[in-house]
Amino acid sequence: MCATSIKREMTFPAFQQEDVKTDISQKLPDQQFLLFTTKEEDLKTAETKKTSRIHEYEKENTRSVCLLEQKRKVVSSNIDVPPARKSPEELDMDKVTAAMVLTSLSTSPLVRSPPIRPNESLNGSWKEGGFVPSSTSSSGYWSWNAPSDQSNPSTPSPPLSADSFKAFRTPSQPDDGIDEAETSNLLFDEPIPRKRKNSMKVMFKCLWKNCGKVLSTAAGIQKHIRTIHLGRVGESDYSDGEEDFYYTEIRLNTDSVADGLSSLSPVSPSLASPPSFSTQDAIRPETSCAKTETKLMTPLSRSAPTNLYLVHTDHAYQATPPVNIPGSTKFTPNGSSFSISWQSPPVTFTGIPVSPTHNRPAGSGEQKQSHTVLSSPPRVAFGLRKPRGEGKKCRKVYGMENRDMWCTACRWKKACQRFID
DNA sequence: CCTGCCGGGAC
DNA sequence: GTCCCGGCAGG
Repeated sequence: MCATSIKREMTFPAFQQEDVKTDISQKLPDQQFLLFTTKEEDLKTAETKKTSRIHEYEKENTRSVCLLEQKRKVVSSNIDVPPARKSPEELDMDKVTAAMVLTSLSTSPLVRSPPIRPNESLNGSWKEGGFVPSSTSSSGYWSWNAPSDQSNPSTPSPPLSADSFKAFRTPSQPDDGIDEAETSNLLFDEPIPRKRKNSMKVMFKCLWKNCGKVLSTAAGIQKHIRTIHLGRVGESDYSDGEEDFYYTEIRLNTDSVADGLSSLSPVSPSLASPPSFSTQDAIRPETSCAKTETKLMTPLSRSAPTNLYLVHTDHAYQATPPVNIPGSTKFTPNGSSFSISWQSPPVTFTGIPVSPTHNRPAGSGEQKQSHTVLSSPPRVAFGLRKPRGEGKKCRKVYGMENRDMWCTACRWKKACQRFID
């Protein structure tokens, strides 16, 4: 036993001289013991073996470091930390952090406010949301934010940012993300987010008097008007655009479609297509006719409901005489603006008088039908104050002193019946 | 201002 | 329906 211990003491320094780590030497007690009991040539062999074991261990250690390094890389790709600055002691912490990030991302997909802009992110790590660490795809959780979809990673400055949208908004608008996107769509003619589009349904309502038919397609309503109201049965395919004036586009919120359909009035406040004569919808651009109407609107028409019939000026004065209208007419002093009582509430028509024909017998006058006319089917006929007779009348002929010789009309200050022009 | 006549009120 | 008149517009 003594000899053995001596030889052992002699052997250990030899290992230390080879600059082998202590823990390695401690790992080989059996081999060392074996070395004591072998011959000198065996000792050499054993030493070679040990060296190879050491190399093997070092290799294994290196591999383990490599594994750790790889894990760290994966983690750093998710949490965006410069790899070079990480010390090995922080690797475990990174793993924990990465796990937390991944858990957070997988449970809450709607991350709306990343602290950095897409083009500022490092290697796109954040933008990719950690799901596809090395991908260059531009699809990430940004897709929930409509305007941000526009931003192309390759573009230094996206053409439209959320801030640029807000610049166009009025202060009264609610700060709602959905409305913001919709506003941008209105302003820039972009597709409306599907989510909102589905909630609005566009219908087309016939404005023909006492009709109010609602169809889902413009072609359908046009055909309806052509065939039913305009009597163009044989030319149902042909459209000269006149039907456009007899229907309007209405937008229905599908959340309340039932209510909207059941309570549709001849002109809904939600009318949405020119030429519409609703003056309530100030958002929509108006046609020139509508502008004129609004501009010259009298208090009467302003207070009237929206069931209006807009008549173009060059049409209103070339129709049947007012005496044939089954309603009452009221002419204003200047004769260029008058209201009419029909089945609908009073409406004000404005325009510049043209050559009047209302003094002719009913039906003899030409009834020019303008395409810019909006009227109810019973062709409203209007008269204009007839031109004063050129010839002499009773008053002029007989004089004021012979008033009893006048014709009755003249005595009554009506149109002379004796000396008719 | 004169004249023609519309709209409307009174009866 | 008859009678009358205020008031507008053209000349």
